[in-house]
Amino acid sequence: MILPQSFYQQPTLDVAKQLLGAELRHQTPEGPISGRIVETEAYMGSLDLASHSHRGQTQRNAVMFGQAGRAYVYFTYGMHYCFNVVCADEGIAEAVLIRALEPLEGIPLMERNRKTTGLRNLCSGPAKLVQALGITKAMNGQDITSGSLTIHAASDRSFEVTTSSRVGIKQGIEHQWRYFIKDNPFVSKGKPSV
DNA sequence: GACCAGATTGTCT
DNA sequence: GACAATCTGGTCA
Repeated sequence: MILPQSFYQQPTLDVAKQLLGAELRHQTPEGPISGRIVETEAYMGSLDLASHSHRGQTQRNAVMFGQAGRAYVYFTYGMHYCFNVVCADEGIAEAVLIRALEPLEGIPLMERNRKTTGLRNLCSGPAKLVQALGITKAMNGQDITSGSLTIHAASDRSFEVTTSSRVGIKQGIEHQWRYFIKDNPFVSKGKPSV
């Protein structure tokens, strides 16, 4: 079942938690590529110093201020893209960063996109999974409740969720807004900020 | 396995 | 003009 827009209108921290175990799927011309979400981070709009949106709306982060259930794809570090899911209603810039996946389908396509073959190395990081699934900045603002890029409800919820502070940020490090599946080998190696 | 530097460009001050 | 929600490949152990 594709997660409906109402799923993303729940409180953002709940969405981040509940996305664990769900399946992110990209229907490409070459075939489906999908993975199970094993790590997420919440970004809480104007209240959150680590969020792109804390200083208000700009051209870059405009999608975060829009409707829940859209994709926010941004470019960073001169060479990487990251994929987020927009939460909350229009005017409230909250989103969940997808940080890691466990590869399920289309693994040969992932290996080609990533130009590497280690299963453990295909999707264990936000920029890695974007590359593996073939997500591009053209998908910024795309609706993820229909179309080629969708998220499907978890079929298995028998895992423990762990939290930590977020990775790769210098502000807002006091919040424990990173969620990941305990003992899952596909979680990123990123070191929490605290 | 842990730690470190370099890559590389869009975006905001 | 500085820096970024990162990754990779190097060195050293």
